[in-house]
Amino acid sequence: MATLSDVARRAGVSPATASRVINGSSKPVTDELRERVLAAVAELQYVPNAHAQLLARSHRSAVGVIVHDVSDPYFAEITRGLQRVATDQGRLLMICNSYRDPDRELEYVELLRGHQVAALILAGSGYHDEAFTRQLNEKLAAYEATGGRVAVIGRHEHSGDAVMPDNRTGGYLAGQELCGLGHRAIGVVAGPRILTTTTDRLAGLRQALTEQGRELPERRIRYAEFDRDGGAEATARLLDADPELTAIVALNDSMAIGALATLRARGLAVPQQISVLGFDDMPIARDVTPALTTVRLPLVDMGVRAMSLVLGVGAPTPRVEVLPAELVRRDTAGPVPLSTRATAGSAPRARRGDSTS
Amino acid sequence: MATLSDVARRAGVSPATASRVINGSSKPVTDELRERVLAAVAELQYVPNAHAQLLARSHRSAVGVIVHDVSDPYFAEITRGLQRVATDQGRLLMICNSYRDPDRELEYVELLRGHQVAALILAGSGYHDEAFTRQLNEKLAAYEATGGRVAVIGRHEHSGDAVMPDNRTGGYLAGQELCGLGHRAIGVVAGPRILTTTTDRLAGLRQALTEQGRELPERRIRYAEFDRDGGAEATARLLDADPELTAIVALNDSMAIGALATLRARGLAVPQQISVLGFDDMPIARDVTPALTTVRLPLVDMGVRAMSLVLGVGAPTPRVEVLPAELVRRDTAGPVPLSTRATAGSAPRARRGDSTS
DNA sequence: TACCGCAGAGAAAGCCCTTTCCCGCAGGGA
DNA sequence: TCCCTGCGGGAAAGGGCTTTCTCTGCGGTA
Repeated sequence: MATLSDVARRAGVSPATASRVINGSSKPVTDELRERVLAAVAELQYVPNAHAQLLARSHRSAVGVIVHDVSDPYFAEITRGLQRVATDQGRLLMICNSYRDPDRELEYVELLRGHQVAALILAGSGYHDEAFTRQLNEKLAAYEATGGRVAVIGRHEHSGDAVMPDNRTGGYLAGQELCGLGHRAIGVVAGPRILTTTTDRLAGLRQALTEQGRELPERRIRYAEFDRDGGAEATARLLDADPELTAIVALNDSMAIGALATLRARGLAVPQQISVLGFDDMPIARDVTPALTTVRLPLVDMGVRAMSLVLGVGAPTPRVEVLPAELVRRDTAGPVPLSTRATAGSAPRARRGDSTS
Repeated sequence: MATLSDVARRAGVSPATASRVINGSSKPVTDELRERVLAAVAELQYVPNAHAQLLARSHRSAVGVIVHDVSDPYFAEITRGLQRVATDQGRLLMICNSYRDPDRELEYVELLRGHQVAALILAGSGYHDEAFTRQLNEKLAAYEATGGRVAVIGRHEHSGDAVMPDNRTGGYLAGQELCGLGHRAIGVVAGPRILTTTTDRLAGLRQALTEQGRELPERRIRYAEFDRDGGAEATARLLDADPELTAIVALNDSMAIGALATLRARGLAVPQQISVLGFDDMPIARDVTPALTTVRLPLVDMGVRAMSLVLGVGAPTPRVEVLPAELVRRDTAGPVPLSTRATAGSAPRARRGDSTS
């Protein structure tokens, strides 16, 4: 690999001059030398060693991002927002997938710190886990103590800058909608219990139902992975235990899609026999059939805000921005059926082998 | 930020010893010193500067990946495969989104080279663009000349290791299926003309039709962006020009989903009135309604192969692995309707405002 | 003519690690 | 007793770059 001194030697100048030409330093260099250097760069296909540069330069530029999984649409949208701002400011993003493994999350904080990122953004639900939270906060504090900036998206346990989707109100809106449609027997397909996102959304939902004199007993909640298969499976369990259900709230859209698959496999018509509500409003939500009624979160905007916080001029006080949730009515939620679906679910009629796999 | 010498000083040892403890060097260190060093590390919250490490160590470990967009399911799946192998081998992945901008692709090759990656993987279609291809190959050659390994996924213009999905056969299978179902008036919703993936798939499709004495005139092909909205829009144009169509082949699943949205908005029943075929078999394909009949590509496996090639022992001859495409029959492709759909499409009946937006 | 100032180039000091090389010391064999 | 060996530790040399500091030589001023 050609080095700067190779270039300098070939151009017949000192490494200092070569460096100045290559970086467009403010220090003037005569045109003749400049051209000789550029020629040498081209001939040698020289590319500066980024690590050496970052070591020699004092200022840090890259930004680290830790998400559950970039390919999960929820995080893909957030990342899109992050990218937009970062690119505008000429920042490189280092994106890490934690796959919701707390240990990996901790490791990535270290890794990114080691890579000298200027800021760190953690996106995705927090955990109901004292020990982990404390550990994480210690690590983040240590990082902040050395001048690093931190922002979190969707988790409340951090004391610094934060962007918070209003999960609780979102859950409340979902509950209100279903109550308005006359539903009483409402099941919930929930994400992992340990995630604060799950409990926040659940809390809002429960509040809405309680206010309407309805209940949300634990037996009508099933916890599973926050993805399509988790939703499909939880829905099946829910239906098996309680065939009287007239509505299902899935705590994110992926789970809702799984729920739809299970319902389809069992021959239950949505929304005629049973209503389904999602959460997040991922792009695919409008393209499933029936199109998903869901609670929209401004995902891209959440990313934009978080990155702006972190790259903005250092605010003295940590800022928390709460972004509103909003109900999007599409086709999966309808009025409660008039007749009791007494026999529904008792004769599952699989339409396709792979629908619920 | 604490440095290694800070740690060493605090532990009362030399930086060399501290380094050995921290990296688990093979050189033995007495337990007493080891503990002193570890204590100092903990107290100072020391994290080694990754750039300094990479500069000091000779061997390169990270692998660079350039894809169109990780959040596009096609690339998300490939990336999953890449990750799997990389993680097994303790390699860090640097993933860059080119958003199908050739210039950005070139820039990222430089960037990753500058970051001293041990290997480079380019995933995603090549371009019908001589100048760009030459430039790219020059850059890659320069990189390979310095010991870097390169593999491409799904593009044939590179001379080194490659993993190739059999796009042409995939197109052929799609054509065969539709011919078998009796279709003659077949429209194609294609990706950008400039992509080799588009032309390869199209070539296979055309071959199948030709063998069956059918035709695929240019007027039945619409080129658009390789995404949902592109598919929706191209389908609309296709239908406007030729309402007699009994089948539509979308050249990837995202476009197929857009096509379904347009057909739904126009009140055309799939597959009773018109059949739809997708390509790729992204995870969502089975969850749309009707479930998408499509050509499956072993996306995850493509990633696994590519990473294995690049991390495997340096083979003397460049290897090209062709991975087979396979037809997956679901619910969007049916026999050609018996009656001519003379009036269909003339009375579009929008079901929802946002279906085609 | 002597001196000053400045433009433009190079020398060299880091940036933070890893790793080779070397040194001192203790123990074992002759 | 002396020498050799081997172990544990430190000194120091990079690794490739940026940047400050220094130096040279020129034009301009007194």
